[in-house]
Amino acid sequence: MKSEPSEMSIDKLAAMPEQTTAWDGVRNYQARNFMRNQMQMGDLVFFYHSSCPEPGIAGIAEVSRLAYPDETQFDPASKYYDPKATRENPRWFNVEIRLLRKTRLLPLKELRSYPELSSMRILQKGNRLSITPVDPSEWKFIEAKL
DNA sequence: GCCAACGTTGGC
DNA sequence: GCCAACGTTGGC
Repeated sequence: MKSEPSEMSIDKLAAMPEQTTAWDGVRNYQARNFMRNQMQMGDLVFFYHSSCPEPGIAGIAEVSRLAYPDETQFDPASKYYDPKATRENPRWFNVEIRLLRKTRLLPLKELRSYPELSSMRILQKGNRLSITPVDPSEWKFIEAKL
């Protein structure tokens, strides 16, 4: 799961109560569907820093709450407000994640250097999805490098 | 700041 | 349903 450190960094997450945060503000249907339809309690997550001087994996988290309607879509004051969403018919959902451990920063550049990871979704050209599934084999490989 | 690669919107 | 225009993402 990608996050801009200025929005939610690994250190900010570590400072949250229960080291937990709602993954709200996602406004992409594919990413929403991953959260709403696929993610289960306890699923493991690489926490990735994007759009920053050193993009890369910064920690490991887990899904601590199943997807539920994203509150920010109902809030006119929020930058994530969606006038087309209603409580009866919400459009956007979010899970919550809890930090398990901060890791060394594993830079994007290093991820790209491993042939074993060449088919990873996040490394494909033009990939902009903020949430992507990770193959178990890719997970094991990366975890061993952290 | 640039720009490639998408995703969304809306007129037709 | 098509597709041009526009907006966004995110690495560099």
